[in-house]
Amino acid sequence: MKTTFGEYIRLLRNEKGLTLTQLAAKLNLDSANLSKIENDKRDFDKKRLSKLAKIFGLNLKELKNEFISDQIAKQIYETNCNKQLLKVAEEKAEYRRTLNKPIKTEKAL
Amino acid sequence: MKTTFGEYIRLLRNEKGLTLTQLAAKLNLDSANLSKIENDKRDFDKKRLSKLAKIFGLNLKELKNEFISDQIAKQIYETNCNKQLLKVAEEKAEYRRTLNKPIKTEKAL
DNA sequence: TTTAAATTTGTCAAAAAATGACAAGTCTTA
DNA sequence: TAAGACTTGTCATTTTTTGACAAATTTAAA
Repeated sequence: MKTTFGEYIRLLRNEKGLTLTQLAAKLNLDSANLSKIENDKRDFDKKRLSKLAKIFGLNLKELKNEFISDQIAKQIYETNCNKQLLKVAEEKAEYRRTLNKPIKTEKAL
Repeated sequence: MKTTFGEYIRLLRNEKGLTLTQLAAKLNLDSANLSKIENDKRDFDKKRLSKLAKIFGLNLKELKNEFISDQIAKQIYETNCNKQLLKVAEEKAEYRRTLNKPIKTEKAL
């Protein structure tokens, strides 16, 4: 999915022929705010992902992945992180993982 | 640099033989909070990057890159984003860039 | 050991950022 | 030109982050 999460929601909404007001009601939020979300002026609230999945009959795990990749994309974009730096970030993330998986041979206390 | 930003600061500080209190004073923050930063229990405040660069005679741009890659690494780690998903995120970031660079052939208003 | 400095941890008020809500605006389109 | 759909601006509320201080705990020298 090569769109922002906001664009994606708009896409889904239009497919179903719903208005902002209608979808906003289902999501329990204001239509004005949903508009901002679709236009990437606000973030979609993670807490509503499962609701969103239900409304459109989507797989929640996949939807969460869409959400996560969008969030990271946003940060990459906003920080102007280039490919090389992203590579470094990836390594650092890997390093963080090792920090929480202490070596098995050492006895935990 | 394959460490967290907190570990990196600690490294720099120890190289210079400074105590938490001494460095914290230079950075204009509490030694207890600097401790948390070094132990990755809090984030280093972006606003202090230039101060940090000066204190240790570092290139600001490189330091910022360390910071950015650490921030992204943190998000990758926390969201459990795997390589494949990261690839998607990268594409989405690329897509976001295109959104702000409208096609040249179209006349801007 | 004792002690003093260094570091860590917990807590909480203040500052900053995100969110919800509503009013008022613009843009369709019938 | 009227109604519905959408957008934008603002602001109070909520949530998150930060700064500060007190109270541990750890470390290292004597």
